[in-house]
Amino acid sequence: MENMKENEYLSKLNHSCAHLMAQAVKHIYPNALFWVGPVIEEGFYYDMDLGGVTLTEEDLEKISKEMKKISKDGKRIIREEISKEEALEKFKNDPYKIDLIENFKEGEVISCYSQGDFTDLCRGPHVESVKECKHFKLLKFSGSYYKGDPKNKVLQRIYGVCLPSEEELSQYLEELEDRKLRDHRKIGKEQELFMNHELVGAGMPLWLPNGAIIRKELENYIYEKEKKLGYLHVYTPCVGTVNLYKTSGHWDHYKENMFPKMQVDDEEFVLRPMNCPHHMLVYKNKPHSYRDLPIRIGEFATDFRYEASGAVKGLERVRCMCQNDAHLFVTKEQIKEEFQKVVRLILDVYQDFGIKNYKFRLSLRDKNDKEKYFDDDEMWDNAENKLREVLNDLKVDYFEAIGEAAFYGPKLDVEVKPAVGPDVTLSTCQLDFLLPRRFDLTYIDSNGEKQVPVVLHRAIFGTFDRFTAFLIEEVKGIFPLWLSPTQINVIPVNNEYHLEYAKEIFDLLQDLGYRVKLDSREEKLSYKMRESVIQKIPVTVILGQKEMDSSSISYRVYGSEETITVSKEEFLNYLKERIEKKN
RNA sequence: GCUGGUGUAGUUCAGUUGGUAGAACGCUUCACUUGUAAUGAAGAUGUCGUGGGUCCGAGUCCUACCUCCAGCACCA
Repeated sequence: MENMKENEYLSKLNHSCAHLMAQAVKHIYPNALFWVGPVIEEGFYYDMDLGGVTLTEEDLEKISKEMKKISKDGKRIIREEISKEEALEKFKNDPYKIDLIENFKEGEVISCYSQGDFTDLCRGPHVESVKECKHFKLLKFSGSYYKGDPKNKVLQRIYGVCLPSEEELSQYLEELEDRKLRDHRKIGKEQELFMNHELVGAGMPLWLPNGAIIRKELENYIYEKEKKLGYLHVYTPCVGTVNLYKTSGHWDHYKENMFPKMQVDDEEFVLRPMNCPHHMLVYKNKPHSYRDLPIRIGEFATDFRYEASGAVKGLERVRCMCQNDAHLFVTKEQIKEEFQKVVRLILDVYQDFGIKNYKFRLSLRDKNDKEKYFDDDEMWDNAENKLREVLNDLKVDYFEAIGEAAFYGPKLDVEVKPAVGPDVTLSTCQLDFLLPRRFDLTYIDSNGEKQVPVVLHRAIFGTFDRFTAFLIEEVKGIFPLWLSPTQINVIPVNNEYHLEYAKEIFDLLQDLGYRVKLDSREEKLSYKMRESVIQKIPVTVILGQKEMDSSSISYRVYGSEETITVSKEEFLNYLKERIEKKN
């Protein structure tokens, strides 16, 4: 999908269209004031103060119509440069513009762009004339906080997109519609993967049998991977005392995002939002020698986070989730190697799943924000450099994000784009010098001295919930054979004559551990075939007289129109191979 | 949490100015006995999100709460 921000012309076009929209809004709401109207990946938006007016669908159409009119009129877009003083004078009745202008340094040149009766403060650049902004669509509208601060008033924001031709626009809009079709919430319902119920609560998904199969396969898969890498898996409780989180420091930094505490007798408990404190105690259960390190404690751990009601979304953002979590306890010298192994594991797993659209984000602290981040510049610089080194060594592409670190340390996050909505973090690996200190963790080094280990927090799938959500959208509901809830559908051509043979094959496959269905309903073959395809079952087996006589198997693979007839052995080999190749 | 929208059968959705609910698919039954994307006929669908209120009468109007949706903010 085209990224408007990365293409110079599209970027100019969309930004100019934002101005065009502002002009149209000004015509309809003469008192409207404008904040900012940037270009984004999907097009543009403009934040506006309409003096208490909240927009409706009809208003959008009205604005759209006015925009067409102005565009047709074809006024040229003219740039004008003025001084800060002139700008302050020109926009003296507009507090939003004053706010923007005051951020300019003294003597800096400020530019304005005019088109007909509309002038806006703007850095530019713009297209030549409003005539070029002809093929646009206003997509959606909503509120947004002035300057992104919830304490401020809510401005009206309209999103739109503009393209050079009507064909490109309609193709773009079609792509947007297509994305909605693979929304995991839609597919999850269609394929009965998960459900929600208001009696259980928002953000508390119930995994249905089909979804549970996928999750179990994911658990088995990553468990085997981790086992081979020397991880030790544990089970720990989903609750902890408030004191546990006071010890870890989470209570001060994270309380707002936890479910409220429960009073039981004289103790206060909370549902755990993360597993690090529990795993710290697992480490602390006995003394450790440097020879024992690294120690890798893994767990498929259920956590609870009180996510804002407006944030919950399908399986992607939930209040009850299961992390594919692990904590690696390492010496300072082992940081690099262990971090590297984690990054390799991430790459390995993504390859197995054929995931290609992701970005590595190196999340760093904001040096000026001493409140959000644990204050120890030396520790931070050291940690951040180590992570950067590994990424450079492995030659992976990444971008750096200031202010995205955890309060205890920098991290590497893997960001992916869902079908609908903003990017989310899938995998994460976080470096932590703080927690081991808070829990007073030690190991004995080769000189017999006590040392504090370093902890790497890491989650490859992130949570099973979010990973499944992503996977559903990635494969568009067409799962590879090894993950598919139903793997094989066996259809006898005629129940009267072929059901017995079909049952024999069904039993054979089920005994071998395949998830297989026998469709023995009294329906036409074409009817059953249709359902098999609609249900996206990877392999459909058709058994009739021909197959019975030659003791063979005919099958059709999802996505193909072709029927292949082979011996039983060949068929079993085919299945085995596909499972091994994970396709 | 904020701004706005939304909620009707298992699913997708109709339901005019208030007069106790409809379609399609699915489901059930019967007939048909079938070789690769829909055989035909008949039948049953339901506390119209929940609680209050207005009214002779509420799916429809008012109100509170909840779910879900789009953004915003949040995301250790």
